[in-house]
Amino acid sequence: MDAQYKPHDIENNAQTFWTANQCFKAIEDANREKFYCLSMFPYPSGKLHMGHVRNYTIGDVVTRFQRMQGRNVLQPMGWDAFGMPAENAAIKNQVPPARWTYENIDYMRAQLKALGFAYDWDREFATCDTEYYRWEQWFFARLVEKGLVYKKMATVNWDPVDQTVLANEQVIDGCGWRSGAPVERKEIPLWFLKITDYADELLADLENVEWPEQVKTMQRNWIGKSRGVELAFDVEGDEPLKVYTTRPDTLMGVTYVAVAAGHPLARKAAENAPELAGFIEDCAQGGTSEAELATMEKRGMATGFEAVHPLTGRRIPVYVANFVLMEYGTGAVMAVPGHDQRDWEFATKYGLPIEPVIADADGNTPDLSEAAWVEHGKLINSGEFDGLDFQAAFDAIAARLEQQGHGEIKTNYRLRDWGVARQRYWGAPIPVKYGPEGQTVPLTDEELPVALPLEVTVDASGSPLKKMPAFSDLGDGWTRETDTFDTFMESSWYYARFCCADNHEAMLDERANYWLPVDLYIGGIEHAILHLLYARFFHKLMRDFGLVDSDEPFKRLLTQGMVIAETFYRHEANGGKEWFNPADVEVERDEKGRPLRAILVSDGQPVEMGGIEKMSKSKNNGVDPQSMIDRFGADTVRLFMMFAAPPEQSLEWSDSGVEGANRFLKRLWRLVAEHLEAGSPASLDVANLDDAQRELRRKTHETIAKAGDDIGRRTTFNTAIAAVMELTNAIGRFTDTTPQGLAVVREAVEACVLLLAPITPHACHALWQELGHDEPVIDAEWPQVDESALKRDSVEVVVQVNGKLRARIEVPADADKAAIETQAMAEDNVQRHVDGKTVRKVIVVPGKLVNIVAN
RNA sequence: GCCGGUGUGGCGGAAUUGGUAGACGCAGCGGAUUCAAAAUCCGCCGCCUUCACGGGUGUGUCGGUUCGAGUCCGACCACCGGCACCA
Repeated sequence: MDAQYKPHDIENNAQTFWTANQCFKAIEDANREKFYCLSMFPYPSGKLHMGHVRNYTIGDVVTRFQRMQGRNVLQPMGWDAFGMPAENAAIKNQVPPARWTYENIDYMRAQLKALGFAYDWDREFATCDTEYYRWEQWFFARLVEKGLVYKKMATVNWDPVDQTVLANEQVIDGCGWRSGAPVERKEIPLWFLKITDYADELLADLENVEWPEQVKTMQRNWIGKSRGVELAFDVEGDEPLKVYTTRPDTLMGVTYVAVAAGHPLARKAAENAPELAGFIEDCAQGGTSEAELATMEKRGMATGFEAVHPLTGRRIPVYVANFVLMEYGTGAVMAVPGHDQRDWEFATKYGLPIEPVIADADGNTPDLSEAAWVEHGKLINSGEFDGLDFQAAFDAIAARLEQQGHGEIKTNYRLRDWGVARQRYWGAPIPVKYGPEGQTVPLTDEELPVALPLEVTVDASGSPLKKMPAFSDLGDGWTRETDTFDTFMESSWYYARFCCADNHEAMLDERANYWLPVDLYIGGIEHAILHLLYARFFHKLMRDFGLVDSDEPFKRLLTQGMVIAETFYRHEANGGKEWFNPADVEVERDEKGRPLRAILVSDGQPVEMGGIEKMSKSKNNGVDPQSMIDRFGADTVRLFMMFAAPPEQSLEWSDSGVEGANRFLKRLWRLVAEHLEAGSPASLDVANLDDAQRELRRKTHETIAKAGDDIGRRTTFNTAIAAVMELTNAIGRFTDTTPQGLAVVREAVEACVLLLAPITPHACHALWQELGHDEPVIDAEWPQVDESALKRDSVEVVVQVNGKLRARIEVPADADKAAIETQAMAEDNVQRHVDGKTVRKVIVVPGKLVNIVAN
């Protein structure tokens, strides 16, 4: 064989073979155990970034591993193709979003192919294909029929200059990103899906998925099920004011109530109060994100109305507050400044009374001079409820309110219904029409699909669809909805469509039930809540329409970390920073390898090191996967990505790390070449090996066991690779070229090739052939562990004195505790450390360690 | 602000169930090979101390549990992800 590793020839050959033989075409087969491995599909932004390469390499490794385990595997790929970047590119370059998107897809598809991923390309689609989103429109009409869709007013970010709705991302420091004008909160009618109808099931079914605990916790908290009391404060001259609280035990400490600026009571109060009207107008300033609302300055103003405390009859003021929002709960809150920190700060600011009604377990009244006391405790200053603990007070006060007709126990959710309407062009049209008498009618099956017109002019001022009568005007006074779907709609069911992407008669067919649920879903941790929750919800909707028969879409979930890299910059005259790509910078180091300073190669002048950050355009620290593939080949890039960190952690890009991965592949290649040069191995005679042969064989089988466990169960690909590296190092040190020695090496070398085959498939494809196998390595079986090869005659045991390591001893593998202890005590260095002390205790962990406790 | 996570040599990381801290790789240093360089191969490599054997110390900080803590508990610090119209 060619002693030189030539990645580009090798990769071309392997890829040509796979394509010509349709190796990765997935065919349903009820007699075989299936494995559906899916990576989150990419947004076609232009070219692949390292995050994609990492995500898809992980998926490919698992897919190829499962195939070697004998499973019938499906690994599809497609494009999450609707979204804002296409519109932004259209504004910038006057390219229609469709053309921009499909050109990007073509480029990125070629990149994925160059990386050798084992996709069934026959199932590929883009969500902007009419053939895809038509089924989403069809399904939406079914949801309307079932009453799971409704329209209501909702708050959006409004750019008063561009006269357009802004995404949260487009609001920078409270201003529109193009106009720079202060953003306002505006209410417009929008379409919603009733995800809250499924809140309980979405919460309960988290128990039935094999997901990281942290992701399940985040989803639980997001759904936010709470048990509380909904109660009403009577208001003189107006409707009773409804509020919800999880702390009815603090009810006697309510000293005011607060309503949203948009609350009817606030509007009424403002009618003859210009100052209050001005304040309410001010409350519309700023964006809608929860982070912004939570961190903004809390402000309020009295309405002049008074509410009546339902139990004491006491009159308390009603305030308008900017942090209370109309669409969360009832748009009003009761305030207990003694036992809620936000209420405390508000009361302190506006001079409202702060009254303690909860004492600690010993009955001590809390000090409320610096902060609220928010723990549960015993009630005080609460009349007949004094002395009750949280639970008793909750029950007693809830019962009293109920008895008086002023309230009832209620389960609440933090989860809000899903607003799916966007005032944008590049999305799936919402299939609804409006009649001359104000009718709202979902489109019939015959009227579907509503195809998005592709020839458009996009500018920054609102949705182009609104300005296209050919699209929106249906004649006779009928108009079409011009809002499009949230792109989370498309990504909520694509995994199911992959099962039967060629079906033009139905959204899904019986093949979906063969493949689903997805056995392993892989993607960024940033999707832990929204995408994954919406997809779970959509799956349950499809189940309730009989389209799928499983309860959950993704059985197992792997959340990968980000790809990060060093940043370099120089200060600019205008106070900004100019960022330089790591490829153009050289780092100088001291004699210990510590970085001293960085130099821009082009001008030889120093640049600042800005720390390690997520690869991004803004910091110019992205490393182009393509240039790495061109230089080293796909296998090197794949190997580095899998070796540099476990998949859930962030991965720091390192050029020299990539070179190291490349070096390893060259070494592996040479190892096989030299082995084949060395002569013909005998057939392996396991019963007659010498010590060195037995040792290498043990290492081989230890490595097989570890790599299989690491890849299959733990998904720690980095440690699997490290184990194979250890094995190749051991093979390199093994110099026995007798026929029996070569037989042991042959077994070890073949193990290396098989264990690496999922990670570096091209090189292993070629090496497997060189080793004389006719079947391709993708169809080879994962090697079996020979348990008898793992046996040891003796083991090393460490000896500690008072927990400190003092000696190592070699003991027979079957030695009992007493024998181990005797041998440990006999060690010189052990004797030295117990000398003059009394041995109090000896702990023996067989096969591991001895700890002698002496003082 | 709220929810979730992370923190180990010069660097990426390993230590899977409370039992040898630093596997594997990168960088660095020393050597071999070479006319020379690249490539390759061999050796060293947490910190302090010692000629050496060895000793001390060390997993963000402070404290606790334990024969034994990177791992468990409490408090704190720093950084990262998400917060419903980025995908």
